[in-house]
Amino acid sequence: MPELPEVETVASGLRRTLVGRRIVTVTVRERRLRRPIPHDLAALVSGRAVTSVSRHGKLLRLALDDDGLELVMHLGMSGTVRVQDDSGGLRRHDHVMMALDDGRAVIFHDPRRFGLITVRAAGGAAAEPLGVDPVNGGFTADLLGAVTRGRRRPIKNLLMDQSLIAGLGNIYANEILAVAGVRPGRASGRLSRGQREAIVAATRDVLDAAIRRGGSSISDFHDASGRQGAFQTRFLVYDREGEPCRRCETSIRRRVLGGRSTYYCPRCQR
DNA sequence: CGCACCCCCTGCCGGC
DNA sequence: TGCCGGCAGGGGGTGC
Repeated sequence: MPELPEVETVASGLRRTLVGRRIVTVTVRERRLRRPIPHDLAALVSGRAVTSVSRHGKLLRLALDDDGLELVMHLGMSGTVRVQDDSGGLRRHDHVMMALDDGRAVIFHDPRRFGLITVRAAGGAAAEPLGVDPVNGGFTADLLGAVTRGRRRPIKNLLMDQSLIAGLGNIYANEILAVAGVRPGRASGRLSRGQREAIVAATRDVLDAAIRRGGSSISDFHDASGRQGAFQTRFLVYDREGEPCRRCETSIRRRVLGGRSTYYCPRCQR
């Protein structure tokens, strides 16, 4: 579910409700996520105030007090975060509950447990190096030229490589290439300059449009207030195998690339 | 270097 | 109905 636009949507909601609030208690009900939640997380976070909420790629970061500590969250495939008015009413797969000083509570929910919650020194060593964030700037045709030069891997796989560009997942990589008119299987190093420029422009346009609509809700993604996104109704190709291309009516094709379902219009994308 | 293939885990959907 | 396989927005590890 959560790619950059969805994480940005969650971050905006958390920013409004959380900045300036103090986290009073942290309850960990299930620590077996992608990596186990550290045993000292509750002790480190309890009693601290959230001073800012930021996002890099698909990572959510809550800065705590001003002493250089931050809470890091990743929503994995099925993670959601919600804010509710009290600290009761916990449901199945609600793994962490943070009670706030205004009586409300922030809840991390993740059925598949591919998500991540940890605490670390702010700006400190990330577990893995993250590439440029395509919304916060830095994703340019020059950069794309530099990271694709001499590479044979399919452009879609490269766009989804978090160590190069942080935040694109399977939905948006497919959609961006559809808007840019580029075949997902195209060898990265063989793109024309015009195609690289089209991909960079499409990335900005698709992500901006998705963020404006609160992301895409497949299954049950929602923002911190429980509202669903609306971008899924505008997909050009994702999950549209056999349906007509919205531009030329040609049947959308599906193939597997890097183990992930890949959709494209064989006529509009070259 | 970059792929295929395996794993992690739950839920849902379609076919039988 | 139920059971089973396949698939799903994530990432990581292995071996070729």
